[in-house]
Amino acid sequence: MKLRILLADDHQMFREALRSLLEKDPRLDVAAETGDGLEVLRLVGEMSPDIVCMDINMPGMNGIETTRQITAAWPSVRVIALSAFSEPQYIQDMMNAGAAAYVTKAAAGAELLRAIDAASRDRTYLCPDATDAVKGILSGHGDETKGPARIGARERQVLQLVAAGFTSAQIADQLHIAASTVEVHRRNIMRKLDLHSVAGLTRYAIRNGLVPD
Amino acid sequence: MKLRILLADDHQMFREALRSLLEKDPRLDVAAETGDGLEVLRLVGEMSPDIVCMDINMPGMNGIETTRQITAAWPSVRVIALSAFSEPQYIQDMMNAGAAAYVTKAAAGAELLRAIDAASRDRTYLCPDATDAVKGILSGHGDETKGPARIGARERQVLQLVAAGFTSAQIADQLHIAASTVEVHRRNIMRKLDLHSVAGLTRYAIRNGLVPD
DNA sequence: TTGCGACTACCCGTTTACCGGTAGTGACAA
DNA sequence: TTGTCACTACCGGTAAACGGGTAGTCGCAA
Repeated sequence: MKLRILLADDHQMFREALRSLLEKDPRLDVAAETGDGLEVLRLVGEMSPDIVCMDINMPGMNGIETTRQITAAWPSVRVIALSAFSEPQYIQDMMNAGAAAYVTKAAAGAELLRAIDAASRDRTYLCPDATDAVKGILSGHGDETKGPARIGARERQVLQLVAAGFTSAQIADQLHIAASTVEVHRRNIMRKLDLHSVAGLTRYAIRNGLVPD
Repeated sequence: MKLRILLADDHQMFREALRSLLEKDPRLDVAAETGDGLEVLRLVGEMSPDIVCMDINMPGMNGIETTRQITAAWPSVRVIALSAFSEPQYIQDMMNAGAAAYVTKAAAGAELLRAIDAASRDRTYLCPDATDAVKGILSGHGDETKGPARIGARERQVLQLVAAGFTSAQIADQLHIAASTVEVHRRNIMRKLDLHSVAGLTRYAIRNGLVPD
């Protein structure tokens, strides 16, 4: 019984190439591929793959939000994050979203096979690049998940508008609250996410699908 | 007589996958691969490949400069730009550097085969994404209103760092220029792109792949 | 040659972001 | 009931962004 794999990446050439690489392994079957986050959800519901190899950058819906929805709706599906980036924030976001493994594109193809093997056995796996990247985090503060769950509804609303490029005064106007209150929300968001600039907030918002990129 | 190909891309997994894809074609032989620009030059001199598939983002030396040096030193070697980006500026830079073809990673694998075929016959080739991207330039060269905003190399560098969350002072330090100069670049970028906030710059940078999202 | 544009650098000023406080309300759970 | 937390609002201060000006050097093209 082959493992049925769904490839999700916005680069068609990478999908085709990776399919060629994976299908050298007779245990694997690349059942489908797509470059759109929304289509990933449709395909997962349609064909119930065993494993989804998920990129973070995708049109329609980004890989983090897509992963969150897959693991919520189809808990038996294993998602392997396959990203060009090894920043701790992405790794953390992806694993919090329910991914079973994280492999960077800078890693060897063998790493992806290890991740697929681990995921198929209900185990988690991080490629060496990823483990190196999170080491600093783990040693620093061993606190709990600091995903989007800790962001309040109002804070999320403010974050959206900040990332959209509005000033505090403009946001206050749109939300019918005082500008000082907007800044409090912004500061609380920054404290919770350990970010310190509008650029960081914007990147976080885009990563988490709060604003269109 | 097989075409001997050198793969240059900073993602090992992509190189391995692409090698697997290309070697399905019996006319092609992936003779070597590397992820470092300087090593590309060494390998080209060492093994004289017929074709180099060249990414733009690489450590050591970026793909544009590497292409420039290859075509200057070994005019018989054909360089095919294989990039994630389809911005006219990159296409123009690569073709000016002497590339024989430009294919985006969003294109189909068949596009790369067409490019290899064209390059081996001393012809140039642009994949559909790339031709679409340059059309905007050609049609709108009566210019003004919303021209594709030609961002200079230094400005692009500053934009990357701004979007990464650095302050002007930090950027000045990294680029070894005055903070005031950094702010001039920032203002010029904002004027050219009609943006007015760090959030807008960050979103633009992410949209265009200048920084990881 | 002249002119243009990119890059460099500094001046000025205003606006906004950023980082500390304090404090009242309502909802909700221990 | 008490405690916690989100949301609301304000105060003050420093740092940075934002927008305008001037000006020198350099390479490149008309």
